[in-house]
Amino acid sequence: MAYLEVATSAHGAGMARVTPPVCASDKTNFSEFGGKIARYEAHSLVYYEGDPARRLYELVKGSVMLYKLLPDGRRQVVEVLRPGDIFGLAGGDEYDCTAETLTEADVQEIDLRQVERSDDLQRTLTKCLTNQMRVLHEHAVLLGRKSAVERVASFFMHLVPERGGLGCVGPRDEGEDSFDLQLHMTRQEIADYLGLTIETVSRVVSDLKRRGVIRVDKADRIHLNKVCTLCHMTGMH
Amino acid sequence: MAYLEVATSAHGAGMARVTPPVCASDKTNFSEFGGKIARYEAHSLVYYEGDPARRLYELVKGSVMLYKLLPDGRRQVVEVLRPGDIFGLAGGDEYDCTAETLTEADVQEIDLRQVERSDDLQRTLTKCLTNQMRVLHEHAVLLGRKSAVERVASFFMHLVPERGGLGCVGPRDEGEDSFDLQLHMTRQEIADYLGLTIETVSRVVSDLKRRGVIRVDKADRIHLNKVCTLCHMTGMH
DNA sequence: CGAAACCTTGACTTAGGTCAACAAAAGTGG
DNA sequence: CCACTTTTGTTGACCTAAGTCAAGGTTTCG
Repeated sequence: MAYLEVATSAHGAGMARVTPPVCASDKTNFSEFGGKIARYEAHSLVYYEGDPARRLYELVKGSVMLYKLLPDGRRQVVEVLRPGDIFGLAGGDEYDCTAETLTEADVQEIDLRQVERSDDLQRTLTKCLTNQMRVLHEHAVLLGRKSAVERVASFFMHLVPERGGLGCVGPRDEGEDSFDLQLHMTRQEIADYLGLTIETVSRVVSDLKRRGVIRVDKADRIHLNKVCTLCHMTGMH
Repeated sequence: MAYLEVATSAHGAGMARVTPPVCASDKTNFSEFGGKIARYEAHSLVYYEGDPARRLYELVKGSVMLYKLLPDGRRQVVEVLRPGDIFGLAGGDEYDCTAETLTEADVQEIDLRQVERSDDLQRTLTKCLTNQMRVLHEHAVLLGRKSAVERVASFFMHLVPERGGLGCVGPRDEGEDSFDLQLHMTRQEIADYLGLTIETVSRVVSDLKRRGVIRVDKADRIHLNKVCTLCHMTGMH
């Protein structure tokens, strides 16, 4: 694997800084296609909405969010990506969202022209896009139809492996029923993801704490005391 | 092109009835892959959320919506499809949404196993999925951050070619500034798409009428008197 | 024509937003 | 390591956009 200078955004805020890279997991989706890995610091911008779309990205390690802004400053975080997810496919010739790292992140980059050519890559993309689409569908339900408590509960449950939507096995009422989370998002970022305000997120979290469902070790670090109870609060069971 | 018996849903409601087919446009995405066209009546179900995913569909003519239900009956319409859009790619082995026609619709169907095999098809899929993903991103902004008026205005503007998001050229202040729409959706369907209630949709529409921005010829048929004014009400300009 | 489905409007309620004050962390520079 | 600023999070008081409930009007369809 080779390493790459990061794309300078059209807006040139210079927030995207690449630090010496680290060898990441070998079996990425792009590794066979000569993708280059760049390491981004936490809170750096990979690209801006409206930038000319030149590269396709795969998140290899860490966490990245995609968001859109309305002209008056309202923001909606449309996806929170996990390793294996791809981003940067715009459909047009501009990126439709801004991509910003939430944590330090390793990102594999590949030229869009190359994507056109490779059949294997296309196959991989279909799979990734289908999955991300399913997540977007579920998120639409959250944004359109769920209460504040249900949104926060769903958000937490999504961070519990095997639970919280998609392949969620539903609440169990025995055995191990606690879990430790690191959110890697500020209250503002969570609010913008869940379509709420910072204050509402804070209030819901405080309420869950008061009711003993969670313990807040740091704003960022949440211990779920009762995964089942929380699961029941998502509106999905 | 051959014609196909419609899949009987696992839930067997028998709403999906296939009527004698009509020859649709020749240049569909699937036509080269031996896809078979089925004609569905308005308000018939193509498949249910949870049905085993066997086929991939391309909407050739008419309109189809995809929706998800919460156990207590709340519904979110996650996509309203137009000709050229594909649906039925689940990512797992079950459909993640219910697909229901809004109008009489011609749908081209293709076995999922065949999709696996064809490189050309994969290429087509990537393109379609990318576009639909962009629409989903924009819809997330609507659901998470827009007011009721902005949602309805955005909804109407999306039905005006070249306007209302994506390649929207923004408000013009001269020339032809009116447009005729047929919604093909009930107030309930619109509400479930926009994350509102039936009453709120009705009130917003009445208000737009009162303000002279639109004329309501039939609940279903809306004449936009001032496309520019409406465009300004979407929150995007 | 009558029933059913759909739409509109009004009166009232409420979940979540807004505004404001403060508390707690996290950087920053000496 | 400690003041000091900045950023982030919490809480309370109040407000409002949109939801709920209810009644009545319209359209559609058998």
